[in-house]
Amino acid sequence: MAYQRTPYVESKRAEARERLVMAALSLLAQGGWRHVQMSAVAEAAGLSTGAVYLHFPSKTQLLAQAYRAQAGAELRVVTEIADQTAPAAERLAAAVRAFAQRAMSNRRLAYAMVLEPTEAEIEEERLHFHQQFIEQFRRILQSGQDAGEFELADPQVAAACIFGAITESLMGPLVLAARAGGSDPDARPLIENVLAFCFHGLRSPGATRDEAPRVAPGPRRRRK
Amino acid sequence: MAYQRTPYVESKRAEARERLVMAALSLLAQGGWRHVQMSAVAEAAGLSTGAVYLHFPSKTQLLAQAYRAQAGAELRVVTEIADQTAPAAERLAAAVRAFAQRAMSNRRLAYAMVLEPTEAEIEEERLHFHQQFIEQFRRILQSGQDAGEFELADPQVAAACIFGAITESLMGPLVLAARAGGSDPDARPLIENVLAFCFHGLRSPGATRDEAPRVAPGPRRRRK
Amino acid sequence: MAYQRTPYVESKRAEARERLVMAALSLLAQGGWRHVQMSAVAEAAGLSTGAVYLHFPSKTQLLAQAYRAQAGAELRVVTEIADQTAPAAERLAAAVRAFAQRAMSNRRLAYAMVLEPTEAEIEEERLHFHQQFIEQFRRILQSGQDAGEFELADPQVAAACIFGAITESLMGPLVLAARAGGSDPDARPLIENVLAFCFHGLRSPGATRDEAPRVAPGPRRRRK
Amino acid sequence: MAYQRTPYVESKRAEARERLVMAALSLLAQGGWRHVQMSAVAEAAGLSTGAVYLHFPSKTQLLAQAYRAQAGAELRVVTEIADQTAPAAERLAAAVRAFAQRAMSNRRLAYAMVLEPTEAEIEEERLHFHQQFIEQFRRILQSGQDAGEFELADPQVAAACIFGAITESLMGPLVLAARAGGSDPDARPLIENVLAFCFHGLRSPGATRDEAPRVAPGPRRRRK
DNA sequence: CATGAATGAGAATTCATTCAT
DNA sequence: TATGAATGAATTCTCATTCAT
Repeated sequence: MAYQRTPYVESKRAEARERLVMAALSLLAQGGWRHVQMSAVAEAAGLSTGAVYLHFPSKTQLLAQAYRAQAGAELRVVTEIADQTAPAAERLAAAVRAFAQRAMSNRRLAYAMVLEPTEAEIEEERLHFHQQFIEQFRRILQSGQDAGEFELADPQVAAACIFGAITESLMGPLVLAARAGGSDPDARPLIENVLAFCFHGLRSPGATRDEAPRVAPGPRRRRK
Repeated sequence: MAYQRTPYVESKRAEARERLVMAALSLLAQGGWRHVQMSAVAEAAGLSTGAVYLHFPSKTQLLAQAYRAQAGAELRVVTEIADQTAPAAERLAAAVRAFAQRAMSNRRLAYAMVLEPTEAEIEEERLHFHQQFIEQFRRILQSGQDAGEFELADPQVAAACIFGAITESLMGPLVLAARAGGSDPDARPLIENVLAFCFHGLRSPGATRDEAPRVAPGPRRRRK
Repeated sequence: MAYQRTPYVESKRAEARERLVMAALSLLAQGGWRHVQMSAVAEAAGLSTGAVYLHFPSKTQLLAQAYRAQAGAELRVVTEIADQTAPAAERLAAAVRAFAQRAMSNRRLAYAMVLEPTEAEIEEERLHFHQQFIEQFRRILQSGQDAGEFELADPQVAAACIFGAITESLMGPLVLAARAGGSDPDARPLIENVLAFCFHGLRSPGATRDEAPRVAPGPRRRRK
Repeated sequence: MAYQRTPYVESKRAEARERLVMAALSLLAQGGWRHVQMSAVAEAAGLSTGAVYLHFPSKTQLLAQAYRAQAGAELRVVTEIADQTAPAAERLAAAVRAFAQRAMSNRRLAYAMVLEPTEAEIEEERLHFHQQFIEQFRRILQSGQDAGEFELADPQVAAACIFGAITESLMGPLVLAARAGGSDPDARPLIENVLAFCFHGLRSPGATRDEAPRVAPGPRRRRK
């Protein structure tokens, strides 16, 4: 407090922090939380081990920050979609697709973020992250309910179900594909299938629900 | 090493193995994977540290075996339900309730089993466990599809969605409740809500689906 | 480097040095030697970490200087008393009281100065400090001896004994009181007791030492 | 608890603990507390670093134990003397001589024990150690007081004064001699001088205390 | 077979000191 | 001169695994 920080210095500090967070995420994407060791992060960020502690008081804090940064970016995308004015069904479909596709584009990272915790503090972040995601889905569902689009006993539970359905549906194939040495399989059919499940549930054939929401991107044919 | 093992010795061996697996699970249930240390397992099983290695070549192998044992028990319950001859909707509801209630009765363990992995090898088991579960749900859905009960684009995906919906819906509240210091909240309403979502999806009010399966507990009528 | 230093610059330098020394002492008084870290000293002095090294070649040098500064101040008080012309017994009592009371008024610092060393180099200073103190006591005793007031085998040893008696007597209660959460206990009775011991030693009741110096505070009468 | 420990194993454990404590004291005697590093202790004890933690939960605990062990040995000597039935003056003289000579025979260690603390927990031990020592001196003085040998305002303070007088008188010359490269100077005259001070205080020549206790070694007459 | 003390390769964290700017 | 980010060696503690008894 005795020194003024020039904007230049500020930006250098901020940039180092940023580099450290990116390095941590990069290592996380490569080998999961176990792979994120302070010395490795420092090296990946082009710093010495000790320097990490100039920016984060502990490993836990760094990891939490990395988690927040990544989760925040994902969340922003979904939140923006939830904020739009389109019909709830369309927004939901768009949100699911966005979330799923982003997850598929960096599978290892998504996996670590969604399923693989390490410490209590990170677990805290994970829980928070899930809840915020579910909250966005809930907002969509609620507005759909209010607009008469949906009829749901509990939008909160439905939102959690949707989130769980996405992650579980994607993560299994994801890991298997990654293990297979894997060229990127096309996740889109999978995503559409998940959406179909979410919209229709376990539809019985006799049900004459004449108009299912148009959830597929682009010109979509209707189920006859 | 050329000696034959007498059945007595065999059974002693088998019993020690069993004790070690139970000890590992007990520690897992108490404090998560981090809590499962070889010396602690040995002590809990009434063996010396070194003796563990007479039964398992490594910690990883022991953990994998423990995971398999626990997952197998859970799986058996669900598989038995799937094997019954009742209508698919009823079997599905019963399977979901059984899985969910068992998970709720030992939250810490369920959490560790479903979400909290440690090493790549255990992760393998976790994946396998999920897939086997999903497979049982798929079998139910498939038989329902074959019997004309359901109309599903992809029973595999639907099964994964159901599994994900359950775990995500339960685990969040589970952890929060545990943190709150937690008297056991009643999970049943939650489970029924999840079932409702799975059966109806995002039902639109105008849909004239005349008879959805009654999924609530109590006397259940059959679809006519 | 061949430039002459202007007086102005000199004084700025001197002032910065002074501020650093005071900062070090302040931290020492707050948390002992462990608390005195270079970055903390720099911040407390309103300088950058690097700047400290423009004034002191190493931490050790800074600490030594800080020690000297503080010890010097204490020493000056005692020396002035020793220089007076009053009878030795009175001067001794006054010196002991002054030293003890100053120590009690800043216990943490006194403790660090008297008992809690860190490195060999500081230890050097501590030793020197003790010796200088003892030297002042010795001077008093010697003059008393010369004036026929005392009869001592070795004034040097007696001076060391007095110094040791004071510090040991005060430091124990001091620490205990500090730990108790401590309102300032009145140290004066303790000091007077120490003085009594120093003057009388282990007095045997039968000894007909007619006039011991009146060492208690309040109006003091002359030695006859 | 699942295993019986055979006496043999017990003694091995105990022996390793003992070796570690001795190693710590040895390092302490060589270079002070700073010199006592876990890896160095382990090596000196012929163990690996990790093994230390089989016997002591932390460095602090090991150091505390080492302190207690050494202090206890010293204390025992003094306590035994205090327990005897000789006149108090003789016991006091004997206790002072014993304590001082033992300290002189291992100066570096004595110094570390008496003056050089490191952590709060060790400081605790040091304080306790001093107090126990002072307590023994106090017991002697009290019994002397009760027997009419001494007349003291506060035996507790006098005991602390004696302890302080010894340590301060010895430690200074001790360190200086050690620094000088140090052949062992004869500490006995110093000790006798300290004793003289303790017994006579700042004796005034006119005092006709006809019989001071003969504190010098050699044939000692009893007080009549 | 059983024991449990011992191993030793890490991992996180600290802080005096340096040096590019 | 002054800055403060960066260095990196040092130190404590962990725990799966081994091996002499």
